[in-house]
Amino acid sequence: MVSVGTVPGPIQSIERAAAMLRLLARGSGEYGLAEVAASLGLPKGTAHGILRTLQRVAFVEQDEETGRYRLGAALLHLGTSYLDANELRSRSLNWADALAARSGQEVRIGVHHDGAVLVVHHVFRPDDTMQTLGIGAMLPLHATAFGKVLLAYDADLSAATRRRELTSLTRRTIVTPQSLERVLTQVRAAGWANDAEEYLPGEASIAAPIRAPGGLVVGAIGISGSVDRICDSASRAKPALVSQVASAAEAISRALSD
Amino acid sequence: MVSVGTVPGPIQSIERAAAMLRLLARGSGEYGLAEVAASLGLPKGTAHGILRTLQRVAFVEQDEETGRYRLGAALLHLGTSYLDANELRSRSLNWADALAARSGQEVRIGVHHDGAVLVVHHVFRPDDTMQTLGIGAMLPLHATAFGKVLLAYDADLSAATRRRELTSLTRRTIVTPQSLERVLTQVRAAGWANDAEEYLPGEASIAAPIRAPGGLVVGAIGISGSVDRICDSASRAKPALVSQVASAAEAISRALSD
DNA sequence: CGTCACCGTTCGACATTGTCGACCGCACCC
DNA sequence: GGGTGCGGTCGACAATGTCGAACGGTGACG
Repeated sequence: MVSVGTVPGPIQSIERAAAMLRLLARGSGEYGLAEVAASLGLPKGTAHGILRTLQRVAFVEQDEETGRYRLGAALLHLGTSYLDANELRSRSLNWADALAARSGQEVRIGVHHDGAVLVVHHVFRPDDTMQTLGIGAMLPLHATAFGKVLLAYDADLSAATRRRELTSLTRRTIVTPQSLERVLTQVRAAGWANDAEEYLPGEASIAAPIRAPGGLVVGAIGISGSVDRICDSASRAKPALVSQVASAAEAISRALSD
Repeated sequence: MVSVGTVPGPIQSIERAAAMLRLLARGSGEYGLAEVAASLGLPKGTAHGILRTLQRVAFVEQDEETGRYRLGAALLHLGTSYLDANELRSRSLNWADALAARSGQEVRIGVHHDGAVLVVHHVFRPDDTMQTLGIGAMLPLHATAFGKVLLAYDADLSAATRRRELTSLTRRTIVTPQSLERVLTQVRAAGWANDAEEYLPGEASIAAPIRAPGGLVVGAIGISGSVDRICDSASRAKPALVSQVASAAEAISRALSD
């Protein structure tokens, strides 16, 4: 955005660099210079200058054989440092472990980031099955219990989400703004949210809000597992599990007040 | 670096932004504007412009109450995306899980990044004890088995490390360049490295090199645990464990050739 | 209660830098 | 052999990022 003289707006080259990193975080994760330039609507010379600098600070790496670019190692350290400094997460660790032990399910904690749920903590199911690390994953708002909790207590986010097209992920995904609003009303009444095969077939979740002092919802904690373990035969969340999740959320909320 | 006309060097504002993010990854993880400016030798107006832009792209957050800055949520997603695209890690996952099951110890995979070992994969010990996620952590090169492996097969890195002061972390840490060089010669001869209470008191590790096609060492895989489980009474690595680590490293190296 | 110091923030002049078109060598394909 | 598209370089110059000066706010101190 340009006007007479410089408007004290954002620094263009930093915004472009950030857009480049976000691009490289998508899809195959590996792009040629021409693809990066085309995707961002930049001349190749411009894109190359930015990539060269990002490479120099290790935010980007270039494959020596193919010349294609991908995200660099420095970002892992920064991402982890963000986690380490995340107070919500650090104050939730013990409660999350306890919830996993008690419920026998995997536990995650998520916050709102960029129109999705960003997982900031993940405790594996307490069994020997092979599991993949969920930290850093982005989950859809409308199709997960975590997302419904965040939507229920954020009017702006909720309005923005309803304006956007709700993607159908399974045959049970909520895809109309009206249905979503009805469900969010129920979430606010109940104080917790559930999803049953709306995000992944065969899988269900229960989540509850984590509140900062003053009541603002800053995140959600929840459990996930196979639908027959989380829900009864009518796809309703099992009351015992709901109670455990709600207790953990309340305990974390109290911990944030100290 | 400035000369007549613009030298096709790095873009200053992107380098400054990266330095700012690295600063925020250190220490308390939270800095005021004046501290950031002072730390990087920049005028406050300059630092503010960069922080405002980093905040706008969610790479930085500002505490509403104190006005202090910290790393932002977008970095977690980028860090995780780097991991997801990391071929060394994706090809190592199964072998790492198998090594943890077989050895009964925690397993990590590390690569060289910015003069340290960056942990790109971590499998918890197969037991119920509370453990903290090691992915993204930076480990010292001279005081860990992982680091010694990386140093042993990288002459430039080794020379650079010996020029730097070797920090004493425990009373067993190697602190002279001569001792380090002697140890690295042994590592090359043996094909694996060991540390015994050189990094953390009471803890030991064994690591072996992961090689890309052509033989270049691109990472190290290793186990860690209490020193009495990893070593015999003379602080020597137990041969059965060494064999397991070496086998896993060789298997991963072969997987990288496919 | 008034003063002081330092904070984060804003603004605009202007010097410097980042932009980007033109061109390059290379690799691949027909 | 010619055509196409790649990553990359270079330098003119327009646009931007820099940064000094000033601001209001806040907390500490006497």
